[in-house]
Amino acid sequence: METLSTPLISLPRHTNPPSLTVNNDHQHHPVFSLINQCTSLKQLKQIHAQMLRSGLFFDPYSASRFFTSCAFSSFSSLDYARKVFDQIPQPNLFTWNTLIRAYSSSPEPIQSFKTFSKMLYESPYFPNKFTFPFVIKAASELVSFRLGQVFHGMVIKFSLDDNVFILNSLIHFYAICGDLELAYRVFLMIGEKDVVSWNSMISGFVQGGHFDKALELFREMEAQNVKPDDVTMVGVLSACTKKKDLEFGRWVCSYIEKNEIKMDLTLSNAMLDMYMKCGSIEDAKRLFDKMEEKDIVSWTTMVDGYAKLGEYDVAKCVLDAMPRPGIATWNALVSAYEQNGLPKEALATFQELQLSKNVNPDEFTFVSTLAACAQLGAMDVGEWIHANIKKQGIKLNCYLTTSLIDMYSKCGNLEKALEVFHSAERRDVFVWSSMIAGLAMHGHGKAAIDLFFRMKEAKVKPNAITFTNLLCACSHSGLVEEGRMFFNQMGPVYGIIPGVKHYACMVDILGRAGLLKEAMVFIENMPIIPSASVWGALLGACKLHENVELAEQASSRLLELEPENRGALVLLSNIYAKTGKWNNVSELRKRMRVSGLKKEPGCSSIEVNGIIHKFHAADNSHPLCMDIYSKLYEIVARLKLFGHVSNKSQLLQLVEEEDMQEQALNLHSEKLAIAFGLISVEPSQPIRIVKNLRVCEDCHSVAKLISKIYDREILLRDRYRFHHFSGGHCSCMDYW
DNA sequence: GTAGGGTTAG
Repeated sequence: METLSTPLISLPRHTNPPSLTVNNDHQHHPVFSLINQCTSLKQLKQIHAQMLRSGLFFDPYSASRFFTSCAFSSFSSLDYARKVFDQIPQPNLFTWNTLIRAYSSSPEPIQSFKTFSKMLYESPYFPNKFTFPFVIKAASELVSFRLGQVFHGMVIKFSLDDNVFILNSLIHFYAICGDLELAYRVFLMIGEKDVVSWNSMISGFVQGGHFDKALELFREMEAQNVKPDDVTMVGVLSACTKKKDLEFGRWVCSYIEKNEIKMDLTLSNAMLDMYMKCGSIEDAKRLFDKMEEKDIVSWTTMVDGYAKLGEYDVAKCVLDAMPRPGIATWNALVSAYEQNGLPKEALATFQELQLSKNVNPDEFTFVSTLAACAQLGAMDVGEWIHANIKKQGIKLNCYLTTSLIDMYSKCGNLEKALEVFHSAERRDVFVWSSMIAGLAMHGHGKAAIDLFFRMKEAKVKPNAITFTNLLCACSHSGLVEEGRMFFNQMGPVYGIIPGVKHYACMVDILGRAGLLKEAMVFIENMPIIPSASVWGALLGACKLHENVELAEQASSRLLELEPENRGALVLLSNIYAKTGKWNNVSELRKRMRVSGLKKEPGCSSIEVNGIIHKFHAADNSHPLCMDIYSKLYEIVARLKLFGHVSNKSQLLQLVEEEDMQEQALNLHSEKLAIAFGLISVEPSQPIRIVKNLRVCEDCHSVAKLISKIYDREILLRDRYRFHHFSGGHCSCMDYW
């Protein structure tokens, strides 16, 4: 290995002291071709030393050339380049620009600004047309609207606002900051738009979600005879992908072929993604097999496509077959599992990725796995992930904060959720909304409303989701007046047109409070077509208030919209059961049997020491089955002593014999889970259970009694909300 | 000798 004492290169030695005057020979000095051949930092440092020794470094041009190579070589650190820069006696404007440029695409774009102001104060130079694209790029990287505007102002001051390069970077900058109007204004101002101007605006529209505007602009570009290039087509394809418009996507592909647009890797990847997301696996696979060059994006696009379509095995095969799966590849699989309602598989894949040791989980991984924990109510795992995030030194961004709040809320630990919320550095609309949702599901309606007002004070604009959560809070806490008020303010005060979800919430609020007639009138006056969820809310209220006539009406409307809706039939049969109309119950049951409709089986799960135990009704598959059942019998016996009488109206089936009816009730999945919790969870810890359906009345009153008799805290999350049982009471005040 | 726009995972 060469060292400084055995020079890798030999430079002509100056026999005289180095001359500082510019010598034209320097520009063709052989050292420059050597710099380009360097393959390590060590070699660069050797050249550096030689240049210092020979005096060549003190020639501004040569120093500048050397510094540029340092700043952009793949093996040199920017820190080293910076040291080189600081050695240059009087860097010229080109050199300053180079340093600003290097920082703008580094992990620390903020250094661009620092260098920029250093240049203003310490050098005799003013920024020129080359300087601005770099600092504007840094502002885009940091999404710093304020700084970008300052640069825009300077551009005008320096009379550079006719430079298309600078204006194009401003389009990009404003689009990144989400201000498409300003971006478009800059776009319109450009006298001689080039293809990059169009591309910047098109991709700005795509990234801002205005797909049709993007496509419109593409047509206009064509009409003005500007020839689109490969980057244009990436933007246009991306719009097709997001719109899921396979037909147009196909047209774009043939357009690319017809117009002989250069197909580079990025464009091929965009095409792959379009085919996959628009649902044409065949086209994607054909293209993928045909591609000569593939990178990690190509492979990940395939993994993601397969996984999203539920082809998990194929996705995993592709992942296993690819050269070096990255964290994004794993994330594609984990998130597909989580989003398709397979949280256990998501966590298993997460475990596998950790065992593979080649990649480290990142923010994306944690967001998906936390969501999986939230679905399962797996708080031990969730806490472990939270600890991991801290251990890896990952800063909580808004996505992570939102996921943590959601996980803790859905796992029943509202205190921890609030802790995360209060310690968050930044809170966007999703962070606030998730906290409102957390308070809502735990029945703290008033606190949720308070938080909404604090959100307003913090000047964070609520969105449609915020209002869904807020109305949910009103519904769970029986806050009818507040619910009405917020609903009525949505459009006029907040500029959010109520969607069908908001209407459903409102029907729920009115219905639960017993205002069934008002709810019906409300539905009749809806400006949009009532969806199944709206009728479902009314039906649920009818069940609660035992209004058979309206229930029949609601369920028939619901079944018109969704003839296959099991929920409607089940709820209707529950109503009949509750009112003792057993004949109607059996008729409905027959109808369900004939059409192959079955009630979604109830299922409860409980996490003990990080392991999820799942129970179905009358389940006997658990290893501790015997112990669980003997505990259950003990509970039943003790409850009888306390005068508990089973509430048989909850029975869906028509069971003839009294004993059998009681038996069926006692074997509900949540009761099994509670029995298991009593024998396996430390008495100091609450028993946390997640149920997939709404908890039945009998189980609800049993849980209340158990919390008193056994002096245990029970947290039960059902499909709609949380129930905190303690000392014989439930946090829902029996209103759910 | 310097510049601007693009694809994958929430």
